[in-house]
Amino acid sequence: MPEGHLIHRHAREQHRAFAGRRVRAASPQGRFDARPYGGRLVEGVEAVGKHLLYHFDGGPAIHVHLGMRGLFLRYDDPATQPRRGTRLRLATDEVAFDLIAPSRCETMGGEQVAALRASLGPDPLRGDADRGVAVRRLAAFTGPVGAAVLDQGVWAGIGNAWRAELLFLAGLDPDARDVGAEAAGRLWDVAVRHLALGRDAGQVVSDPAAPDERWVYKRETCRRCGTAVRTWTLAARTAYACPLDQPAELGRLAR
DNA sequence: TGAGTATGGAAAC
DNA sequence: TTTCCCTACTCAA
Repeated sequence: MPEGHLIHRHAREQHRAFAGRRVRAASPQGRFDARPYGGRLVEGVEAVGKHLLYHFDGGPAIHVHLGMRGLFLRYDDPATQPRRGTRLRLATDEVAFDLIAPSRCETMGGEQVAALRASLGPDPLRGDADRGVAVRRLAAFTGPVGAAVLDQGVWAGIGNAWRAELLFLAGLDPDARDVGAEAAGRLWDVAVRHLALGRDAGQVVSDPAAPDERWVYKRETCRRCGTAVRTWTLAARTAYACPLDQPAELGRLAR
């Protein structure tokens, strides 16, 4: 379930495990040439939106994108045999992380890394995110706000579950257009706060008082008011919204 | 046990 | 618009 909050969680965990250390690197599956990275010193592991970057001393980075099905397995005994199909194993003497079924795992030089960063909008989980840029990009988007937040060039790291819950929390109809700077700022603040909770908890947290519950995502009825949740396709993914709590006309006035 | 679906995204048609 | 990622979960049979 890899939206941005989980990618940041992986980055933090693996940064702690690898930063400042030399790693063993292998691709049991054979689809990634890991040999150049064996014995290399890891400078750091970071997340940018849904992308992971492993930075090495004196060499290109590794770029990983989990896609929809990718996952990491952690082994506190690094002697554990990797499962077949492991794209990449990075290990120290203490721990191994195995990468399974990513949509991307590739070597990436400095110019490509810069291009990747430039292609992405502000990431609510990064300390260097610029709120003003985030508000301007969302407000400037021509199209429904529910498409804007999934566009990684507008904001980076939001996926379909967060789209549903964040727009609910901001009282915005996903179909609303031209929501304005005020609503954009409110939505950004909701994203910053809740994605951080989600990163720390390891799951989508849209109600801190009930971290396992959702307001509308994959629900039949709104958890707040009981109204039937509306579902439709928006930007090639299923949108979920409460017609009462996310009114079509009053989105910019809500709250 | 098998089918359908999914929290992404880009390449292939 | 469809397809592919050595996936996981849920539900039906």
